[in-house]
Amino acid sequence: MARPSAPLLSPEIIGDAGLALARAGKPFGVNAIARHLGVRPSSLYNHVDGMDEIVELMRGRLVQSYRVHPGGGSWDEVVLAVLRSHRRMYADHPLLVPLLVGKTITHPGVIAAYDDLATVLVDAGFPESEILTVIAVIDAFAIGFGLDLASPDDVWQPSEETRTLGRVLHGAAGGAERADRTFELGSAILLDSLRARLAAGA
Amino acid sequence: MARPSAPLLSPEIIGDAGLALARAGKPFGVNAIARHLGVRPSSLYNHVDGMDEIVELMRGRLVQSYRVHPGGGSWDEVVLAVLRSHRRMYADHPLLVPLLVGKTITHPGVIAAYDDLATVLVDAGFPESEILTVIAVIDAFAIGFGLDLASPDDVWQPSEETRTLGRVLHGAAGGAERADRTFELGSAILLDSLRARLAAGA
DNA sequence: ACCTGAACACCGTTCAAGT
DNA sequence: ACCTGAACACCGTTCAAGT
Repeated sequence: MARPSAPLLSPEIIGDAGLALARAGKPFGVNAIARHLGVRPSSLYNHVDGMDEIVELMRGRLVQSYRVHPGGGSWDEVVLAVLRSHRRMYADHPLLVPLLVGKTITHPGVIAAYDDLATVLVDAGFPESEILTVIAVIDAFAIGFGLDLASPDDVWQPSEETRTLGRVLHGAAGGAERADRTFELGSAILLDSLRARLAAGA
Repeated sequence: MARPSAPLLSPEIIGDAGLALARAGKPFGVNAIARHLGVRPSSLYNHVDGMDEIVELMRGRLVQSYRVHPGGGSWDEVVLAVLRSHRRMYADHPLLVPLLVGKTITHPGVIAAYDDLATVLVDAGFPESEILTVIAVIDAFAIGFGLDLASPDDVWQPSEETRTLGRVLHGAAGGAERADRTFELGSAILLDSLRARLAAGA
């Protein structure tokens, strides 16, 4: 069984396997992907240059599936939809965050998604000199709240006496409920401020 | 040279070595730390339970060195100082972010730092039921802006024609300058909103 | 063209041996 | 008590061998 009549692998299959493993919180390295696909690690190198390219493939598949298509909604509806979707994306794949954040974005699909957002903001009336800053703020929010959602149910576990933290922890909502409240507050803050900025500049 | 007259290692030495490597962007695993300290990997296990405990040690040393001590300043000055300091911390150690975020915080020094912040917010008049949410928002901001600062100079590199993104990228500030502007806008948004919330609730 | 198997340099961890 | 060396199961990657 040196060469199968039909190929067992492809870049898409490899990228999707890595993504499925990452989503399940499992290791998603070359060996793990090969095991998952019932194939030898060295087989992957017939389709892919190495782990770096696998990460690139995963990024492409990921952004495609979380992409927001602005469909005639108002600019603030689009921004909120992007915030929600990207927050979910980062929360579902927290282990990928450092890999995604540390690299220059060249993937055409990812560029197109950001181009959509930039276009919506310019059309809304934001000055061109501020677009990149606003987009970076939106990204920063989504990452921060995504990682917050992915964090453990009990973020703090004091072992000694505290002045305030222990008291406010007692009986407070934890887990997804607390994280959702945090996101609602944070996104309301961001959108209010952007609306005020737009009104002041117009 | 089986046993030296004075120990070569300690948890502090090991944690600091890991932190120094992480700050330099180098691998900071057991083997790398041992190499850096001129010792065999197995030697570390006389002082430390494994990689997990080393990460805990790194977290403790890290938060200690970036800790903000509220010294009689107003609550919003303290929040801004925490934002700045934590943003710098995450930006200086982006590879540590997933390790720090994914785990329940038990380290007494870290708990004490959050207790300080919680006390300042309660004293300022924020309702106790909102304290955790506000702290989580502050954390989310710091992480997002820290990773933004750590990201490459050119975040986007379009290879094909774009409607808007390419135009606003052209001649825009990049790197630390853009990241600093993003942070100034984001932190101003957050503080304005918190002040408004406080005024409305009082 | 595409999968395999052996090989290499790595990684984290365990444990008996030495002082 | 504390460092070493050998050993183990892992990891990513290369490459000749097979069809």
